[in-house]
Amino acid sequence: MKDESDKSAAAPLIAYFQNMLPLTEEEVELVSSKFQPRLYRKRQFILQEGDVCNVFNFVVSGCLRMYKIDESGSTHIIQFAIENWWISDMGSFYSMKPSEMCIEAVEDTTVLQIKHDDLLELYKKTTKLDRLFRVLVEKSLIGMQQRLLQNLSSDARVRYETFLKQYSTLSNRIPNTYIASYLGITPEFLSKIRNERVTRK
Amino acid sequence: MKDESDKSAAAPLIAYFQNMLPLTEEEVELVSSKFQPRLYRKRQFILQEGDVCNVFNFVVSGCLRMYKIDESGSTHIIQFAIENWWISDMGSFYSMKPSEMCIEAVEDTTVLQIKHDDLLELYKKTTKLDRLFRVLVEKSLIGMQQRLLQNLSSDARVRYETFLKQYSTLSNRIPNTYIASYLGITPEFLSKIRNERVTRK
DNA sequence: TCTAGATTAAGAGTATTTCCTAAACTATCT
DNA sequence: AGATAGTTTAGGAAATACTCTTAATCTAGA
Repeated sequence: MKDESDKSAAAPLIAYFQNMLPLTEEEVELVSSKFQPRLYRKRQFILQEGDVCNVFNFVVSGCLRMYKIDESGSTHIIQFAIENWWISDMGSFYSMKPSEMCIEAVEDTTVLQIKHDDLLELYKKTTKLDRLFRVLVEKSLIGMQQRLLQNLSSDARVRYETFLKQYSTLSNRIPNTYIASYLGITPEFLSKIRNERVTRK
Repeated sequence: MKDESDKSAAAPLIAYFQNMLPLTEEEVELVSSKFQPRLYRKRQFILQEGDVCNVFNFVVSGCLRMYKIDESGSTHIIQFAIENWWISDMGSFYSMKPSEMCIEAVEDTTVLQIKHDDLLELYKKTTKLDRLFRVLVEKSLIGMQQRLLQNLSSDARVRYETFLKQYSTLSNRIPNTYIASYLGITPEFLSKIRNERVTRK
């Protein structure tokens, strides 16, 4: 009974994987058994600064943000994760050292989580998982590189435009303070940019 | 004869892999046969803007830089690659679309290259390669995330200090103009920062 | 309904950084 | 060895991109 509900809970993840690479019946079983569904309410923490990030998260629905608070107290959002995105502090996850980051629910969010050791076990049991994770980490890396390039070469106005295009579904779901923190500017300045945009048109 | 010289050329790469994950005799053979050594002279291009990045590069010795030239003509260095680092425009490599980036030799540099199709073949033949590449892409991603965080939260002075720590071997091997471009500032401003550092001590 | 947080606004201020010019130095090429 | 091109340092003026502060309005949660 419990087994079956778990399996159906993992359906979005299985669909996501099948779309990349067909899985056998056993692999579906295996993956379904290791990923645990979990609901986080808005503002709940998936990871808190100082803790080891010992799970890898796949977002089924909702939205998470990963950020760091610097010495002067301002927060910097590194990544949002919405439906079908992965999020975790990989540095902490693989080194098993305490994280400097927080991961927090922006909305009520359902994730499928796998523990560090269980993931290693999966890697051992079926190398298909190595491939799947290779591909998805590659995708993350490509995205991260794009973002870095943006930050190096564009001012806040351009970065905001890009954000709106890239996260069109997200931009009216989350507070502007978060967007400001993602772009690396103050909320007040973002407000000015937004005002400019409106009056220009 | 040719075979044997190739095999020994791939030795640094094999050592690198063995250090992550033991390889069988056949796997060593296989990998050695697919990676081609190549020497680039200082200022030669490994990848030019507009071309598809169809090789993955492992740096045996020397130094490469990957950068983009923006609309206003300024260059932004995304990554340096020295001994035992990987470099390629993964976006272009996997999508087979023309790259917006350049990869160029900063010094005379020896690389071991694998062509796109050969890498896919390796992935097919031995899933150990999936794992090896998963791990090395993970490392790249962690590094990239660190860098992004730096750029979001620190000014040029701090970024320069971090660069010096992180790339201590590199900082006196390459022109300061490159470092400036990596940090996202003008060479003149970098010179000012350097001057400040000296007089402060 | 109350309270806290989010958004907009507006003006002053500042720091970081660029731009320009120029001179000194260094490496490269013939 | 000498010429040439690129690199580094320097200094001052200037711009811009952004922050800080205050405050009023609006919004959403308890």
